Amino acid sequence: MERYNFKTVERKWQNLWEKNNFFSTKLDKTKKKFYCLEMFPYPSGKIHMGHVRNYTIGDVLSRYKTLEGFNVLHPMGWDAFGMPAENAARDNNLDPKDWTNSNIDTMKKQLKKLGLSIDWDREISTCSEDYYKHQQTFFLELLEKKLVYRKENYVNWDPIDETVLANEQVIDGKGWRSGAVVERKKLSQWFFNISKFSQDLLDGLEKLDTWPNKVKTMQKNWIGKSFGCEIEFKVEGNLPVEKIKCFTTRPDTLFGFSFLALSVDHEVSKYFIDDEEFIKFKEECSKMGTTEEAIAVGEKIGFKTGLEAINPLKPNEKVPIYFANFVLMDYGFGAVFGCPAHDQRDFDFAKKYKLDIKTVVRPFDKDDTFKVDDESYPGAGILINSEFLNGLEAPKDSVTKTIEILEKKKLGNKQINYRLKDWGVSRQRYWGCPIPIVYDEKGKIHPVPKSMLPVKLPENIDLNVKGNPLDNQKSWKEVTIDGKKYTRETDTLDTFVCSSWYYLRFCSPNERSYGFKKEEIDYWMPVDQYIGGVEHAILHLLYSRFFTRAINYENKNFNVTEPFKSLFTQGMVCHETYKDKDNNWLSPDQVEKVNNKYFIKGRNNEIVKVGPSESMSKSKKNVIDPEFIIENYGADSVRLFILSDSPPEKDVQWSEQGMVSSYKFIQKLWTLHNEIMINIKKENLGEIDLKIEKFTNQTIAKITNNLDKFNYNVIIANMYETYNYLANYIKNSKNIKNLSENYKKILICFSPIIPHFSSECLSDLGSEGNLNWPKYDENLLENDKINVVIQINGKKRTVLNVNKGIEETKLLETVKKDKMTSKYLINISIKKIIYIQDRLMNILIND
RNA sequence: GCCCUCGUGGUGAAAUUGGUAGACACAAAGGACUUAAAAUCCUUGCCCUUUUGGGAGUGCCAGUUCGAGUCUGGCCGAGGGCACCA
Repeated sequence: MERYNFKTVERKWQNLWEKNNFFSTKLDKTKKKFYCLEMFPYPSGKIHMGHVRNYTIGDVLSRYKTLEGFNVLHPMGWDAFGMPAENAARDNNLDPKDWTNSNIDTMKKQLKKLGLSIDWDREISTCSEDYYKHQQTFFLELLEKKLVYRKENYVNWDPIDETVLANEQVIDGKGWRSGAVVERKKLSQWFFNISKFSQDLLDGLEKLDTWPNKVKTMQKNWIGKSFGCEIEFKVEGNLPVEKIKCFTTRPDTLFGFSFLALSVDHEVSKYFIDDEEFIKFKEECSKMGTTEEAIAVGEKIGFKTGLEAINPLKPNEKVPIYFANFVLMDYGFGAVFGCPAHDQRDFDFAKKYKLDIKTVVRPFDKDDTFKVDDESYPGAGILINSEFLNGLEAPKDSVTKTIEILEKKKLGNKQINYRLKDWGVSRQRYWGCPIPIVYDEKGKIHPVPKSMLPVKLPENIDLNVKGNPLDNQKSWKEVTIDGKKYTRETDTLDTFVCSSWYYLRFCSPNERSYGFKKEEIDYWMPVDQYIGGVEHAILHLLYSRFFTRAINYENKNFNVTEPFKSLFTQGMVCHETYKDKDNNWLSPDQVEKVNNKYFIKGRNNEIVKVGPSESMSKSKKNVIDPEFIIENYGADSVRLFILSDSPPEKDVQWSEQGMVSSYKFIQKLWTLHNEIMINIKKENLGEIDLKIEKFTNQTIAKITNNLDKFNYNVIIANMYETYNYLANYIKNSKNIKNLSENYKKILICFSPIIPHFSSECLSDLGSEGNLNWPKYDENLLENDKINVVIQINGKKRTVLNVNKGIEETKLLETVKKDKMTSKYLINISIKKIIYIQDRLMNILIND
């Protein structure tokens, strides 16, 4: 017998699949569809283990669904615009397009070596003109629907990448990619009106019952709905300000009102633009907002305006108005009414500026003399010191009641606020989708006529300039349309726009006239299973949910609102980290393990410091190159290992030993296969064996159920169990007539995980091409003899192997005779017997 | 600070949803084969007992139940998300 040669076998089947267009899919209304999509990769150079895991999970599902008879759409593409290309191109004096396309070539070859069942005819790349042309059309359509607008406002400016970031891209006050401390800058920007859909996006979450709760909660918090009231405060003082609006969720604490705080950008600030003290104060605020320390310490500072606000419920009471650093301009109205007793921020502020702290809510277990002392009391309770509101339960009844009173007196209005802000999509970058807009001499906005799309990116551009290279490209920037001179918009679109509709494009990737074909969308959408990393829980998934709504807004283009019916978020691939004595990171192939100690290879016993296992990253050098692993162990072994050790939604530890054992398992399966084949050749001489029939049934049932539940790690255990059983079975049984039919079913069950190996073995059996997922017979799932646990007073005493469906009295007889249990049943009375048929008998006795 | 998720052997993990805890694998120790090593195979895995057996045991403490890893309450610990959102 020859050793299993994964290289020739895997190459053979990959070539066959490609030659026969095995995975190419067409619209077929006679068949039920299944759209399986994994998040498409950024073509950064080479694939990494995260990709291997993500795409293996998707491939297992796709292959399984195909065998089940679904018409499966399983496409792949490239999220090809973005900064790394621009940076790499600048540093190496290349064209971003060439850099990107050569990475795509490399990665595509690598993905093919994994044996993925992808329909490569549908491959798309977001940086191709054919793709971004349609994106520009969508942009103009959204502009017509007034879902896109231009506005000057403060933006998050990344000084290293010299670009604008969306709020979602700012993490702890730093740029998500560059890590630079983000600055505030005023710029004219394009926005998508995502906040218009706040409520709809929130409501939509309710229906996504197969999304992880974690992701739904994150989106819910991000949308941040809060119910409250807007209140208008009358203002007195020596400035021409008559009133100021605030938003509050706690209008019921109005009797505890002791100051009013404004954002430094509030319109009242215009009266202070020449005030040097104020300018200094404002500078201090902007500095504080950006350093991490300030956020942590969060010291509240204020600037007195000299104005006073009147409490609408107590017209004789006036309180001071401040500018304060903790008030945000872009939430509510940039103004907050301060109630120090029941809000910790207001409390800190009041302490610092020695303002009144008036207690208006007491906890349920305190009396009306309760006074707030060292910290605010934001909890529930009963209203006190609040005149006609006294005695109401706060906030349960008091909020709505107060709003009613304020509305009646025309002092305020019920209001709902969302934290979700509009999506700023302008980027001052070259390598992105150009925004199809031009400006006339007066600066007026004109859409580029749709017949002139796409607005193509210029080629041979100088990337070695500060800021936006497109802005420096005069020949491109200046354009004549219908004899009139215009200048082009030089901002490009955030790359998250590209990934907000790629799942639609996959349905009709070759449609030239529009981004998709309605007929195809109506058949394929929604994505039945979307698979990707949890890091996209908010940004990408929320933008995509917005985009399907935006395209369908006003004129319905297709019948789907939620793009992703089910979502699965897979965990990361981790590896131990290594450092030398000078704390330089070491990669795993620089390290060797001898007697449980780690040393640097080739250096005289220099000990390696072993750090915790973390997700693989180039910066920590704890990466394993998938290509190297595939070369050495084969695609099937890698697929097997990457699924075997942990449930797919959890992080998995990469282990060399684990990888080797998966490889050996395939070898063992091959040995077994050859032994089985010898048997099968003689099977006509034998008889039908029910044991193998039953075992096969149980195996099919287990694997099918585990596939449906994404318990892929358990499927691998099922495969090992199957091997252990069959290896033993084949040793002890000869010439079984029904061996080949059962073995074939088992191989089909293995095939989603290890497709090359299974195909090879199936072809030995004479089965090729149209295979179907085996069905199992419920009646054959259990054996005639069954193990029943016998407990005495709840303690397990023995396990009896008895006939299935045995009656209670009969079983009790056996128990009374059994050597392990009889001793407990002599000279006692049985109080009660609990009998669960075919599973357990619990005998309660008096001690 | 608020929200979410999770605590099972030396390790990764299973457990038909309330019914044999630790399937399956990794690592370790001992053994077989071998001149030797590698590879392969077998055994062991907490406590008491020579064995047959018996006991404890799913982060901790209580509760419900004939029966709890699974349900309820409280505590402890870990991971993740959000964070001046009024």
